[in-house]
Amino acid sequence: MDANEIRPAITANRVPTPTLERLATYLKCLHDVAQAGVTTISSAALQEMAGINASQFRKDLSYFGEFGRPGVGYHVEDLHDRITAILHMDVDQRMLLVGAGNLGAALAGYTGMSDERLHLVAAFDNDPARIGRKLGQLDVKPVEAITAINAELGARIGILAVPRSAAQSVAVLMIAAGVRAILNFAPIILRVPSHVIVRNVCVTQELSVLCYHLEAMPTDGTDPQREG
Amino acid sequence: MDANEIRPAITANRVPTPTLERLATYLKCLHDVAQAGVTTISSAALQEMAGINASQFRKDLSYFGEFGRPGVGYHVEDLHDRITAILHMDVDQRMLLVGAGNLGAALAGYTGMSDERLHLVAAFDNDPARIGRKLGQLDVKPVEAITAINAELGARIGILAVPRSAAQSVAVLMIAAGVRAILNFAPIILRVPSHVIVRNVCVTQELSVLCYHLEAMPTDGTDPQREG
DNA sequence: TAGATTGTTAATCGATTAACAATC
DNA sequence: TAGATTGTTAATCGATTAACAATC
Repeated sequence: MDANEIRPAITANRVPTPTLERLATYLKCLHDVAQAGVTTISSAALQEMAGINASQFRKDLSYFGEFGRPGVGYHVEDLHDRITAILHMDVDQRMLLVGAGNLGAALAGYTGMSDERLHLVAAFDNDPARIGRKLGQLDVKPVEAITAINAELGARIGILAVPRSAAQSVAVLMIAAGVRAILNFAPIILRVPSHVIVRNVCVTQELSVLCYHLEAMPTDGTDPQREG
Repeated sequence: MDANEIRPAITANRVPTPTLERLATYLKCLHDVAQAGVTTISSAALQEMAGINASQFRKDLSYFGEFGRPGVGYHVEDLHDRITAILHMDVDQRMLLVGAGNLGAALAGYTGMSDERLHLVAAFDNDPARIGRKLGQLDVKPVEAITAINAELGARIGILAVPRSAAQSVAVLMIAAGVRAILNFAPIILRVPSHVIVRNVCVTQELSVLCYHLEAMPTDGTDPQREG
């Protein structure tokens, strides 16, 4: 079981997790294609663009209904909007951030979020030196206040950007405050109740996979010191 | 095909990508367990800890050799070191960073990296306002200088932390400079030659999967406003 | 209409898990 | 030795891909 895998009991309609992950990739593609002024795209053209098998694309969509017209293809903008709706990214989503360090600042400054109707509505830290500072528009609050503050805000998504040593205890606080979905940047396996969903982002993991493949790769003739 | 999937032609010995990804998870577990003073662990105990099936753990390891002793289990520290070596995280790995914004600063400040023998050896940007500034220990250099600078450094790993609009062209520069593995934070599907490996980190994708499951989740009786 | 392309079923492929002989 | 636990094979499960009738 992958650390990012959602257990069957939680998912309602059994849409495979890889399918859900690919939906975001399709959005990226459709965005690019739309910017290039294209209004209609076939699954074959998308395969060419995104490197994702045309059958897989159609199969992925089939979990959610019908989206294209035989002989024609998919209306780019329409499909974009419908996938956005499937992911519930068409409605405002409030998020809490705990950890106002470098990573927290980067996340707070990430414009992609407001584009996508994802709104950071509060930021917390337990370091007195950081409490009271501004993180983007937000005042950094003490993490002890999270329950009281989220009673007002009602955010159900929490972003965990604290050091590994604090991650588990902060997760407990988040959940007590009403958070039901956690995006975890700490390199630790969080223990959470079954009604809470966790996704992990682990830079070190990504880099280790790259390192593995790098060494496994055949050293081709090209001298990496020179321009290829 | 997942955007993070490595095509069969590239991988040498056909270790499944999910297996490689789990190796980093095992390292996290072993780290935690070692800190708790435990010296030996069984696959069953690890299943309990990490929520990863004991058979899967043993199977994953079997791609690389024998690591445990029947009737006893695995020596925590030894296994940690051997997995580290498998991932080539036991040797120094040099990395270039392009994009000295908030995210770049967060990555440069990420201590996990030096712990893991991953060394950021140069940072670049194309914004004159950022060039010349310090990012941690590093001076931010103009991205045009990447080939000349990496001729000295010989880094093969590149971290791409620039806006989507610049990502593809910067990837081309990185590859020309000798980069063979890219960690991409931009929400775009990079087109790279087959000898270059890409892994994508997409915060919006992670959040969209969380949003999907959040809405799909049965609204349990508990009032999220109160402490659970 | 003929050509193109969908949505979906069936076939393939690969990953996960269970079972168990080997072994400490 | 008896009990525990590995490494590995076989069975299961699920995801990917190919094929094709339906349809624009």
